[in-house]
Amino acid sequence: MKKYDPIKIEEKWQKIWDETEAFKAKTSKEAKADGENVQKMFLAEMFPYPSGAGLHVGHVRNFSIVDAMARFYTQQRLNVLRPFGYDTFGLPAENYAIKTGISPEVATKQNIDNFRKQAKRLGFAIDWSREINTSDPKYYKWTQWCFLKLFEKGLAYQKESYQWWCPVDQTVLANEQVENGHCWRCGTEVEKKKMKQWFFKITAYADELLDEVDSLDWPEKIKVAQKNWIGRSEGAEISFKVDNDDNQFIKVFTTRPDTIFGATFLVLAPEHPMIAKIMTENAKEKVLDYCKEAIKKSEIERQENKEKTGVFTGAYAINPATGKQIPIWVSDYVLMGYGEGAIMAVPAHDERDFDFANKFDLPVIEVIEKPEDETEKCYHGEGKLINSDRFNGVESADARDGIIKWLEDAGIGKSRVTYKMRDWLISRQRYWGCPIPIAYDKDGNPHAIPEDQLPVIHPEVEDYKPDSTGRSALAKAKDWLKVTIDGEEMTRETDTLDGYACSSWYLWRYVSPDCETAAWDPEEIKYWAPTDVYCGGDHAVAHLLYVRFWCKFFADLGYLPFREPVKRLLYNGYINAPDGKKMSKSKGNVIDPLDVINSGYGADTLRTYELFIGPYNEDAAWSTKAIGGVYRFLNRCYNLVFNPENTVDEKVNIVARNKTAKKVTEDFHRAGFNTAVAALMEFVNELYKNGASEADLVVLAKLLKPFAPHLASEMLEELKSDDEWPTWDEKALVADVVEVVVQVNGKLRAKIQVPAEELNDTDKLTALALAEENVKKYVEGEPKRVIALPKAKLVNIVA
RNA sequence: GGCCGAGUGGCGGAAUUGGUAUACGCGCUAGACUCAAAAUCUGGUGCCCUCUGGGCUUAUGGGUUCGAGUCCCAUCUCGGCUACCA
Repeated sequence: MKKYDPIKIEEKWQKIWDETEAFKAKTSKEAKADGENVQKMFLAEMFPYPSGAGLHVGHVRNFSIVDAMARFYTQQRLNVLRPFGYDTFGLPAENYAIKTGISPEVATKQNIDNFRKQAKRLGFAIDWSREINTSDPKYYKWTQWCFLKLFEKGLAYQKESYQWWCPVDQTVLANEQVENGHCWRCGTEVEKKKMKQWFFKITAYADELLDEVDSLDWPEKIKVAQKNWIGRSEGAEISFKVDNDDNQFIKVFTTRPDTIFGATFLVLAPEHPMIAKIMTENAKEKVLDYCKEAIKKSEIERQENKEKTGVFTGAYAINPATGKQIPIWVSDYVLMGYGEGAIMAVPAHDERDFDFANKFDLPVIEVIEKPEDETEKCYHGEGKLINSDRFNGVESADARDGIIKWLEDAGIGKSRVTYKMRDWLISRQRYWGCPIPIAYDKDGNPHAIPEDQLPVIHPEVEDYKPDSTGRSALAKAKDWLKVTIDGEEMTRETDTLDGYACSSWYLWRYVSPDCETAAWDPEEIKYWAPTDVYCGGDHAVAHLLYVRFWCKFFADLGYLPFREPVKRLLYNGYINAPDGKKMSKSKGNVIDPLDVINSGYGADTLRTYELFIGPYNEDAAWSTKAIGGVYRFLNRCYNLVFNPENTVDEKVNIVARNKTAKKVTEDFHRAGFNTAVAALMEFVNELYKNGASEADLVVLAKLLKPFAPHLASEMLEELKSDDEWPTWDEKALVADVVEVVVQVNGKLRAKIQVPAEELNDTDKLTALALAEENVKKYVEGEPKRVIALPKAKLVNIVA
C-alpha cells in the first residue's frame, strides 16, 4: 500500500519544472515558426507588493485562479504567457527604512527572494524568465520614458495643490500617514500646505474612458464603480454679474438651469479667487478667518460634521433671470475642485442649499411644481415650472433646453459637461519611488531629462526622512541633484512618481521584459496584448482606470495597437479568518499558507481548497476543518491510481466520465472553480462505487491538473499519459435509461424509468406518466392538460 | 444619504435558459476494520406529522405561470463601495 506524500511529490515536480523551465512562453517569432494554429493566451494576476510578511492566503487564492486557468489553456495546447512581477516602490519599504536604517533596496531584494521562493513552493506555472520589478533601473527607465511622453504631449503638467504637512516633523505626509487628522508618527494635528505638484491629465480621456466601459467583459460592480468615479454630468455654466461692479462676474455650474428663477443666493468655495475681490470692508475679517479655517480643515472633519457653516461676503450678484439682487456667501460645502467652485443656490429644490438657507435665514422660492403626494420639504425631482415668468408651465426637462438657449443668446451662459474625476496627482515627496525625469533651470522652469540620459538613477542616501522644506530625501543626494542639459546647469526634480504610475504599464513590459530599445517590443506587443485574463481583488477604480488611460494615450501615439488593456477581468473576493473577520496581525488570526503546506497538507491541497472554498468572486471565511475534506479527496485520487483494488471495463463509467469532462471544461469558461472541484469529487465518488478503468483515471488526472498539478503529474506519469485536455462525446452523456419526473399540478408525484430512445416520444411519455399508481391517485378523470418535456426529463399533469 | 451586491439545512455552498430545491464539502451519526484509538471504507442526515404514507420549506408578504430559489411589485435584514460633485 503506497501512501500519498504530498511534500515528497511536490518537491519532485517543482524540481523538474524548475530545471526544464517548464512554463516558458514562446515568443511571437517562435510561436509563428510553430505554425498558424497556435493561439496565444496572456494571463496575469495583479502583481504583488512584496511585503516582509511573505505570501498570505489572499495571494494564494488570487494566484491559484490564474494558475488554474493558465494550466487549463496550456493543456489545451495554447501558447500561454503567465508572467510574474513585483510592485516594489512604496511607503512600507520607506517607513521600514526610516525605522531601521536598512535601505529599501536591500529590504526589497530580500522580500522578493522570499516571495519567489514561496511562489515556487506553491508550484505555480510561472514563466520565471520574465520576472519584473518596478524599482529595477532596467524597468523604471521606461516608466520615466512613459512620463516623458506624457510631458511631451502636455498631459503631464504642474499645478499648485494642497499637501498634508506635519508642522512638528517638518514633513509632508501621504494620505495613509494621516490618522484622523493627526500625524501617524508624532500625533500632531496636520495642516495643509500649498505646493507645486505634478499631475497627469486623465480628464482628457474622460469621455472615452466612460463610453468604453460598457463594452468591457468586466464585473458589473467594477464597471459601475468606474462610471461613478468618472461621474459625468451635463448642465450649464452661468455667469452672474456682481452688483455695482460691471466688470466682475461669477461663473457657476449647475445641472438644473431650469431652476434659475429660484436661485436666491450664490455660494463660493473658500478657495475661490473672487472672494478677495468682492468682499466688503465690514465682512473682510470674518470672511478671511472663515476661509483660512475651512482650508485647514481635514477631510475627516468635513465628513464628521455635516452641519452647514458659512459667511456672508457683504457683496451681491444679480440673478439674470429675475433681475433681483442676491447675496454672495462662502461655504465649505462648495468644492473648489468641481465645476466652477461656485454655485447658484436653489434652496427650494436642493437639500444642501435648503439646509444652508435654513441655517442663515435666506429666502426660499419654489419654482418647480411638487407632485401632490410629495412630503419632503425640498423637492428635487422634475415637474412643471412655476414662479418662472415666461417659462411657467413648461416641463423642467424642456425648460433646461429653453433656458440654456436663452443664456447663450444673452451671452451669459452655455451648456457644459463636468466630471467628478480630477486630474491624477502623481507627485510624491517620498524617497522610495521612481524619480521624475525632470530638471529645473535657474528660473525654475521644468525641462525633460533627454531620453539618452535615462534612467535617472534612484540615488542611495543615508537618511530617508523627507527634508524640512517639504522635499523628499532625494534632495539629500547633493551630487545627484546637479545635472547638465544642453550645456546648462540644472537641478533635478526631487518628487517621485505615484506607485500607480509604475503599475500602469507593467502588463506590456511582460511581453518583452529584457527589451533595451523600447518599453515594449512592437512585434511582441502586437502578438500578446491585450491581456486576455487579468485577475485581482483590489483597485476597482484607481489602478484599473489608470491602465486604461495609459493604454488609450499610447494607442494615440501609435505605440499600442489596441485601446483597452484587459479583455476579461476576474475580481476575486477576500479570504477572511474563520470568525469571518479580516485577517490581521494585530488580531492574531492570520493563516500563513506556508504553515498550512508544511503541516502536511501540501500545496495541492491548499490551492484546491482555496478554489473550492466558494465562488471565486465572493469573500470566504477560512475553515481549518473543511480543508481536511479536500485533502481526503486528493488522497482518494491518489489511491485510485496507486492502490487500485479493482479495474473495470472502460465502459462502466462512460457517462460519468464524459459528463465530468464537459462540466469541468464549461466551469473553466465561466470561472466556476468551486463547482468544477465538486464535479471531480462526484466523479471520484462514482469511481469508488463502480471501480475505475484506466481511461477513467487518465481523464480524472487531466482534469485535476489545473487544481492539484503535482499530484496530477504524478498520476499521469504512473498512467503513462500526456496531459492534453480531454474532450467528450455528446452522445455518451445520456444513459440508456433515463429517469423522468412526473408532477401533478407542479408537485412531484412519481419518477419513471424511460429508455433513452423513447424519451422524445411525448405521447408515450404521457401514457407512462398517467399509468403510475401514485399519479392516478391525484388525477380524477381526464387531465386538463399535460406538459411533457423530454429535454427537461419532466412531465407535468394539470388535473 | 447615493449606488451596487447578497439573504437557501447545524455550517461553507449547488441549482448555468423558469423545469426533480438542498449537488459537493464540513459537522453530526450508525456500522466495518482494530485489543483500542487514529486513519480508511460503507450507509444515514432540510423541517414536521397521526410515519409502507403525507404535509411544509430558498428573509417576509403579494403577483405572473402548467410550473418560481430563479421573473415582477412591496417590505425587512446584512455586506461592500462612495460620500456636501451643485
